[in-house]
Amino acid sequence: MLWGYGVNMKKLEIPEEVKKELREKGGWSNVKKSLPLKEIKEVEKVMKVLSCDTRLRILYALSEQRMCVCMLTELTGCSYSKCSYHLSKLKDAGLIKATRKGNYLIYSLTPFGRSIVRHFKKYKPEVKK
Amino acid sequence: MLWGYGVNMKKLEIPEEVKKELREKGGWSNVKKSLPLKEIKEVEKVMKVLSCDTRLRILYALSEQRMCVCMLTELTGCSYSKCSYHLSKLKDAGLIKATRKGNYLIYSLTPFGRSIVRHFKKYKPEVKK
DNA sequence: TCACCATTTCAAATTTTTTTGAAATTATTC
DNA sequence: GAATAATTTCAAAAAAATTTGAAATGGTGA
Repeated sequence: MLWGYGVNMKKLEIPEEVKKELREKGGWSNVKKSLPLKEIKEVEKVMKVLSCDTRLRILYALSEQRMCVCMLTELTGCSYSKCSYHLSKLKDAGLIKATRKGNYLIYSLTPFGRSIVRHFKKYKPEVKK
Repeated sequence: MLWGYGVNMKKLEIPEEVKKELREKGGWSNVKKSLPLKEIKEVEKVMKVLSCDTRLRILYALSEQRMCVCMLTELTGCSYSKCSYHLSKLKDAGLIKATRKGNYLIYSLTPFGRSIVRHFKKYKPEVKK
């Protein structure tokens, strides 16, 4: 067996072209080891926060200008508590920050948040079916 | 009232600095209208697919080399059906594609998938708490 | 054609995320 | 220092995503 024993595996005869590529890459255990698991976890965290319509709308809006929560509730059609929930997610991920001005909390993008929106606007990924 | 009536709103007196910025941006309705809702929806779809550890591991793995499903089950520790579920999400988003080789389906990245992984590897976003 | 293998599909069970509304916080004004 | 405004927090309810295992599909070779 080429690469150890998998949970669900019987005998394997992987296509020659794939095996060849595998040899060139230094073998299965090498390929397996080179997965950057820690980096992947970090990426996952950020992607989770970005995978929500409401949060993206907030992010795009804040890329235009600073806003207090009442503006964001009006913009997104969300209740305060809902808005607040999403804001906390964005904040935890380091994408936005808030400063207090009297009774108002004014939210704005962090440099990290700004760089993300810039990417989106630049690349506009297209999804096909 | 500056900008219409929100669901939860009483009287508002937004901080002067924010109002000033708002005027410079052409007023509230202008800022509101300029949110690219369609683009945001597209971004959301892709982010949703990318916001999962298993799928990211598959994506990173495929950026190293083509793999059949049995390899991916071994790599991720997932059952076939679980793997298949995640593969279909990645495929629907246009990030990976499959070609059949006898009994085997060999998955690989699309150009779009490749460009995404390239970005991740380049920017390695950091999350702070 | 039959048995077998790699993989997908389906529906039910489980887990995770989001929504809701009421109550708590914090600052402000009188 | 009470009343009020903007916002957050909390716990329960609802919705969405994932996991599971059994059954289906489609290719292969005898």
